[in-house]
Amino acid sequence: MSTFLRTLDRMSATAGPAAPHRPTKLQLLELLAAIGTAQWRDFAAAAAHYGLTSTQARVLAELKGPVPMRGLATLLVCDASNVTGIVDRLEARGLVRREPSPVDRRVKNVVATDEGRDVIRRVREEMQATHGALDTLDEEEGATLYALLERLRPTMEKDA
Amino acid sequence: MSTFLRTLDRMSATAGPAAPHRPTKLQLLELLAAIGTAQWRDFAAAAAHYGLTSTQARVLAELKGPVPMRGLATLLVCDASNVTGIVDRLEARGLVRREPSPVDRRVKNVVATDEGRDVIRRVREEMQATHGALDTLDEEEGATLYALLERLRPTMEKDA
DNA sequence: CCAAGTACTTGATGAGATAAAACATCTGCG
DNA sequence: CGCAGATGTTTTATCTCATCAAGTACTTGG
Repeated sequence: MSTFLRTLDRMSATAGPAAPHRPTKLQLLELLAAIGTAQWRDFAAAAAHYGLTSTQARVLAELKGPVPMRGLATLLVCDASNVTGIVDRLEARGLVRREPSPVDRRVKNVVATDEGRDVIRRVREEMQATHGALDTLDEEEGATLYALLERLRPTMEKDA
Repeated sequence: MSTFLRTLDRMSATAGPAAPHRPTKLQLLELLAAIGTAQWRDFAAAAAHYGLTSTQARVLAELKGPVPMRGLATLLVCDASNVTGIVDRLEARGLVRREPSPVDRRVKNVVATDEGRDVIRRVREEMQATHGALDTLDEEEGATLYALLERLRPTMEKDA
C-alpha cells in the first residue's frame, strides 16, 4: 500500500501536465493495445533479421520437442491446413523436420533441426537485447505494474 | 503471439518460482505479452463479428478525422501501396470515403462515413464489454496503471 | 522552368488465413 | 470382428495483407 502511494507521488512529480489523472477504460485499452503492437513489431523485426516471418518464428519457438501438426494448429489458434504450408516452408529451409509418429500412423511430428534451434535461439537473444524499455522503471514501479497487470491477466485470457 | 509468450517464458526460466514483489524484466515482458495477445485476439474477434479484418478495424479506428493515404501507411507501419487495397475494401463497403485534399492535389484524404464510425464504435463497445477485466481496478489503480504504461510506450516504439 | 521529390496506384509475387473435400488411419460399439 | 464415425494431414480455391518495382500526377526549390 505504501508502495502504491509513493509510486503515485513519483508519478505526479514526473508526469507533467499532459498525463490524464482519470483514464477511461477505453484509454487504458488503447494504451495496452499500443504496447502490445510495439512488442509484436519487435518480435517480427528480430525474426525478419534471420529471414523468418513472425509466424515461422512462432512455430520454431514452440518446438521444444516433437509436436504433431494438429498440436501446432491448436497452439497457433488456426486451421490445421494452414500449418501444412508454414511447416513446408520451414522444412524447405532445413529448420524443421517431419517425422512419423511411432504410435499413430496418421500423425506427423514436427521437430526442430539443429539449425532451427540455433536460429530461434538467436532470435530470442535479439529480443532480450532490444527490450531495454523496462529499464526505465525502478524496482518499486516494476512491482506495482506487475501486480496490476497480474490482476488483469486471468480475466482477459478466458477466450484462449 | 502466444508463442512469443512462451518464448519469453522460457527466457526467464532461470528466475525460478515467481517472486511476485520483485518481478524480473522478463516476467514483466511475459505478462505484457500475455495481455497484449489476449487483447489482440479479442479485437480481431470483435472486428470479425462485424465482417472486418483486424487490419480494416485498425484503419477505421485511426480515422478520427481526414487522414491522407500516406499518413495511414505511416500509422500502420507498412508500404503505401498496401493501404490502397485496404481502403479500397473499406470504401467498397461504404465505411470510408476518399476525398481530394484541398491543399495538395496529389493527396487523397480518407474519412470514415457515418456507417464506418458506427461500426468501429460498436467494435470498441464489444471490446469493452468483453473486458470486464478492467472493472476490477478502482480509480486510483487505473490511473497508476495508465501512467506506468504510458512511460513504457515511447521507449518501446523506438525501433519503428 | 525544369529537375527532383512526393503521393498515390497498379501489377507481380508470396505468406498466411479459412473453407471444403479427399484420403488414410484410428476407435468404439453392436 | 467389422464397420461407422471421428481424427490427422494434405490439397485446392479464395481472400487479405505485405513487399517491391514501375508509372502517373502533382509540388517544390534552385
